[in-house]
Amino acid sequence: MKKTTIREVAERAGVSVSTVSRFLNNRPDINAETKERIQKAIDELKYVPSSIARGMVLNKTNTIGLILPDITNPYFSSIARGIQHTADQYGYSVILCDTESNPGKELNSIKLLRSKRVSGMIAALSGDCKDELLHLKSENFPFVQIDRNIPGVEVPTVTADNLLSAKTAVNYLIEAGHREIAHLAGDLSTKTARNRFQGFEEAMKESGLSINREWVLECEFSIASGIEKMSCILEGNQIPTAVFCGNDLIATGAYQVIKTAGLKIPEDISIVGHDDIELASIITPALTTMALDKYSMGQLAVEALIREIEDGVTTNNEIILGTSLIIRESVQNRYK
Amino acid sequence: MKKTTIREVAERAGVSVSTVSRFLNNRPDINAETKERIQKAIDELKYVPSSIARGMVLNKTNTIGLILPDITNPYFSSIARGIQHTADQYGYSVILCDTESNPGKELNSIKLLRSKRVSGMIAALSGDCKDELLHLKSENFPFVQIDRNIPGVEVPTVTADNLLSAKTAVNYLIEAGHREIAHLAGDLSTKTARNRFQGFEEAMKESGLSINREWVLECEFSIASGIEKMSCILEGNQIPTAVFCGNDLIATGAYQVIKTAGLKIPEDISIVGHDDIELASIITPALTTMALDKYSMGQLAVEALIREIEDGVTTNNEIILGTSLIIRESVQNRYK
DNA sequence: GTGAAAGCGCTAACAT
DNA sequence: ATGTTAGCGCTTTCAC
Repeated sequence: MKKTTIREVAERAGVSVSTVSRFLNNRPDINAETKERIQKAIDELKYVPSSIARGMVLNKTNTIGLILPDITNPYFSSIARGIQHTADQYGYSVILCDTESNPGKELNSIKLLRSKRVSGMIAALSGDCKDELLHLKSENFPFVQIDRNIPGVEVPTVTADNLLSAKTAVNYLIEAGHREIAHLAGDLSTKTARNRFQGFEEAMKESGLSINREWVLECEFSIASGIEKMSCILEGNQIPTAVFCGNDLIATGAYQVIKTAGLKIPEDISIVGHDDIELASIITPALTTMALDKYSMGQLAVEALIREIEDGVTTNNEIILGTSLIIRESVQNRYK
Repeated sequence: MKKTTIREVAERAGVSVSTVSRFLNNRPDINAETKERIQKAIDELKYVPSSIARGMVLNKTNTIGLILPDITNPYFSSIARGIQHTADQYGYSVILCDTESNPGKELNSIKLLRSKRVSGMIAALSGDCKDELLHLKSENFPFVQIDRNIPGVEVPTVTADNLLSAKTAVNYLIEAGHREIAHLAGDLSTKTARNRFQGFEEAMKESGLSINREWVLECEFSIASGIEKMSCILEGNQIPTAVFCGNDLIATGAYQVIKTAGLKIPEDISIVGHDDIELASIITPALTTMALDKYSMGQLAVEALIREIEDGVTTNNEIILGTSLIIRESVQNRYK
């Protein structure tokens, strides 16, 4: 497993390492036939330059660290794909850290990535890594947050316009004649979930509707959690006519228990989700939800990060993606 | 963004770099108070050792390269999660390459990962990278294939027992009284799809059933492709009573067109999938499928790879995971 | 157009 | 118990 080095190439080609180096970085001033000899040596030796040795001297690794709570969550895997492809286009590779939303793992990941000397990081953090982020910021370490942002840390952020998006969703329900609306919120330790919750509250308030506190439950962003909390709602003595879910996974969980309870969607209960993951159009009835371009979120994050890296200055730009209401079959119009 | 080096730590602590290095690698022979001084310097400087400089001299990066066709495919994201977690436990990080099944990108990824001097690679390849793999093998480069294997390349492989699994699935259909069975095969450039197809054929043959060639269609492993090919089947003049799908995504696509056509599952057409992704239990009716422990596949792959890396010899162990039939609601027993 | 030498941040003998 | 030195594979002055 011994790797060929630039030195062996140089010897075989009968030139010095610096000439080979020049060749590798296609500098102009090399004799044509020297070039050929070097190329020949490279081919014969199947030489692949070590980008880590290169990074060592250039002090850049062209690697970006990606910290995600759960790569199996389709929302994040779509973002990851956008990130990987975009990074690739710009000549960067990505190291993936999956933290299971565990704050300890998040901190470890940050440390790990620093030791790997990544050029920058993109993260969706759950725990309170504020001190750590502040420190990175103070070092001018390129960092961008995605999906959620930790308040008080001024680094670029790519998020959805969650407040407006949630309002749009809830208003749609209200316009369809719903008054008794529940909210299965996401993990409220995330800004994303808090914003969506706030959008729910504002929409209700602005329409003069009262919020039944027993119908506002916090979930994790998962199917299992949606199942658990929707069950709580169905066990209550009153049942809402509609529920706005913190994301499509939660909505999917809600579907399960509603169906199991012998209730019909949307006749008995209407549901609106958020994110428009592939699942949304597949479950029955197809889920009405707020679409969010996850791939773009990843792409924009990489582009923002690379700007930080290459400009050498850190900013605190906020990129906010719009969402759009996708009307499918899970909401009943009560006026009809 | 200038990083603190071991040298600055040494100066601040008033010792030599080698002492700091010893401290970092917790060698036993250091004076207790020297230790304290070093720790203090490290804390004050917020020093994080460069694992790339370290890797440079030790000639090991503790990084593994992961090459996958599509991280948004839940099958692969589950595998990726198993890989990431296991690698993490063993002190390795993972660089992710998403190739979109594009052979060119696969080759590029291999080259990239070599230049990054990863300790080893885990890959699910689509194209014909045989020459490349043979070369890696000749260099004793640690490599393990997952999900599918390229014939003729003797590297460790972690796959499912796809042939047996497919036979089990098809036999289940046959025992339920089905005779006219279609197969929506996966991408036949993969060994996985070929084995499942072969399992289908064998099961049919062993039961003395004939295969209608118009009912054997090749798909990509995606919902969209399942939609397309299932449509072809429904457009034929005869319709099968059951279809065995190459994976759950294809099955999900089939669901869509069957429902759209006004047909009922399983009354009109029974469906069996493969892999048991989360989706399988969520679609209506819940999909009967062959369960495969994807997380374990990732875990086993990492463990096999680390064995290669640490033993310094490459083997060609084949790890074959069993599958199990999960009976849900998508198959009708025609005898009842 | 090409080579020699220094140095990126670290570890590992070899000294003391 | 600690310091000195060489060197990992590369790029980059600075010579010639």
